[in-house]
Amino acid sequence: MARERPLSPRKELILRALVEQYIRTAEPVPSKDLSDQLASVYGPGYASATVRNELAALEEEGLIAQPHVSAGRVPTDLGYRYFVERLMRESRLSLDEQRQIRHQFYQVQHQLDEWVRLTASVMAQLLQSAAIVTPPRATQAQLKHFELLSLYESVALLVLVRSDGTVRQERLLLDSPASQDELSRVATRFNARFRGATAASVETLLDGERDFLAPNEQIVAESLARVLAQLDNFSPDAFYWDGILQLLAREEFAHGDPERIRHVVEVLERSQFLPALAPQVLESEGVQVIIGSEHASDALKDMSVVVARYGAQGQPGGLIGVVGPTRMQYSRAIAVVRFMAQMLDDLLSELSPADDTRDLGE
Amino acid sequence: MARERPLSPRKELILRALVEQYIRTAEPVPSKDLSDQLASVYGPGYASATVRNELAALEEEGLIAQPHVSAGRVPTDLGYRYFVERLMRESRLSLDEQRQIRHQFYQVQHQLDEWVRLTASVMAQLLQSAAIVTPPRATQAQLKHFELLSLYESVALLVLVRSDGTVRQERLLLDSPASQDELSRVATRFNARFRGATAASVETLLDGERDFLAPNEQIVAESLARVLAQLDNFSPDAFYWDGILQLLAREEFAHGDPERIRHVVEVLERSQFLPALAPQVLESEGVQVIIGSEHASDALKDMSVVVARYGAQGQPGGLIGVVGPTRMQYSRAIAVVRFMAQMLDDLLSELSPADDTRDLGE
DNA sequence: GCTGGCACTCTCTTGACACGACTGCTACAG
DNA sequence: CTGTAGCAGTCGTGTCAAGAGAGTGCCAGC
Repeated sequence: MARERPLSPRKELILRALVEQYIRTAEPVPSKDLSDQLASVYGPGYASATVRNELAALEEEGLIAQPHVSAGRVPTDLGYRYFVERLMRESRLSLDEQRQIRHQFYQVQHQLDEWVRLTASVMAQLLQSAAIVTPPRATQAQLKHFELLSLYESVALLVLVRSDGTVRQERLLLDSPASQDELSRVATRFNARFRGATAASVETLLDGERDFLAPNEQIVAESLARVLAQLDNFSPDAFYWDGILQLLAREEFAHGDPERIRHVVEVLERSQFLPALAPQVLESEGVQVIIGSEHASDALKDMSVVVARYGAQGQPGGLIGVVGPTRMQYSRAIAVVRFMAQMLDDLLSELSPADDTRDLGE
Repeated sequence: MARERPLSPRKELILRALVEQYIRTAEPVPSKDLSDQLASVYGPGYASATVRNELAALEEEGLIAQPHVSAGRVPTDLGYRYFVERLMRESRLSLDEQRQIRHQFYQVQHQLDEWVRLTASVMAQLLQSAAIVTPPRATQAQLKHFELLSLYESVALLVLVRSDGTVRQERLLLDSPASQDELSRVATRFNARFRGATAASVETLLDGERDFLAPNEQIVAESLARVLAQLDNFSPDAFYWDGILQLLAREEFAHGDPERIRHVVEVLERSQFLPALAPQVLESEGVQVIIGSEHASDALKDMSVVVARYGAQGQPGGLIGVVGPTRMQYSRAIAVVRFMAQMLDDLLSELSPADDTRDLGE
């Protein structure tokens, strides 16, 4: 990403100090501040006039900008990018924070949806930003078991569990009224038949004998195939987000343009940007940072996203990420996202579906 | 509510014209506009000076106010209240709108959660306000059927259907690993045993024989009782809301204080006000309007809520409502809420659980 | 009791002005 | 050639006064 040749060491120090101060104060950084700060640490070579010369060069390179001529400098998206790639100092969650988080998760043991919800909430809290988390899902998994429950005369509920532990329910409109007992009989028979099946194999089996099935049975089988297929292609239609409030409380928005708020809420609510991100993030390891104008859509052009995949490769997994202003604490955000991804990894492995076959085999 | 003696007819006409214009324009209404408008319809007796005299009297009574001395008048919450109680002209959805809405619902036949979601979305759209809908729920209903699905070695999913068609699922952490077959056996036995039971009766039965149950069976039975009990007392923990975006797009917010936005989002997200409203609305028939400072909490002190119960008395039902600025189109909002409540009534009665006993009886 | 008209009050906008914040540049020193 | 000091210049911000506009309150007359 940072394709330019590296900057001189002094420019790097100046840029880092500038970005760090700007992230801290949200005010354009004057040369004097940088001079004071750097001179006191690194000795001479950082008089304000000198810093100004270097700043002019950095501005030339497009890494910083000034809002107007009598204002200090502000990082550009490119400047943030260089900072994130090369200058940022690693940060970690304090042991105290780690303990607190673990404690919260401890209280919702084995409740997968709660983990997801909690993850979003914790990230929003820690980073005062919006957070999005998709539930874990394997891209390929087999049918483990399903049940049919009678809701009304001609309406049934299909509840389906896959080998990776993902659950999905769907209402079915039956062709003709069916009692719970009838439904149970169908479920028992189909469970035996389709155990371990994928969407494709249900389809295949179905094709061969569609004509021999009762209308209600056809509806059940088709729904099975459809739900399995839906689960197979990773489209994060389900996700949790949290932290709109935290985001709005930040000074960027507190005094800014309400129009901007609308944009952000809109993007988050529709989560339009997740599908765009998914392939890129799912393939690569580690935490990804997308800064401002680097977004495909420019609805987020003044927001940055820090996002990672969780779940071991091949295993069910999902995305977690935070959305904040480009002026965010990248180092801390990355630390938090990394920690939470690891946390979910650990939790998921506790629920290891390694013993799937035992249930299925008997 | 409108406890003052009625106003003179002319004051009423003036107040109505004022409120209607203010709702339309969002600008303080000058006496001249009222004079022009009323004189052209009702002839003399509405010169601007006369209107000013009447306005002074209305202000005296606390029904209107002026932001500053050289500005027009604006309704107070009391003024809106009087308007809603006595002056408002009935409004209805056009046949075209009705048809469009029905069409949308037609496309999600028999998907109860979708109805709820769609209701919120439609109301938000029609009224450019936030909308909240709680799923239908009976305050008393019996267990119809439940299933247990094995998720992981020691984690099962309990899916429960009540006689009113409400569904609930919950994850159980088992005492010891159990296969799907074992779980199914437990489910079959308990279904026979607890069919038609309420939370209380499960408890009672359980108390008598707790010692004879296996640990996993105890967990299942206790969860059954707990979930049934949760469903019995109406706490709208589940609800859908929509229309934050529509609300933010209104001029009140587009140029206003971002702090206010925060407040509203916070209230909606937590839906703190629903529990407070629930008893009042559930008891009374028809559409209720709560205006600005009439709210118990003053987080909504410049918002109005139009809310109604849906579902026939005694039958499963819920709340639907819209939240908008006090300067909202009350007449239209009431029309929309009434129409949507009726819509849900009709939809629910299609799914009539009248034939419950048939399923249970065999 | 209604109405026309006038004086009054208050807000909002505009322009001028001074101030302060930083910078860019130049000239000089090491 | 590099770093530094200082100064002139630019631009945003805050203040103030003046003027325009809006709408009212009130009085006198019908």
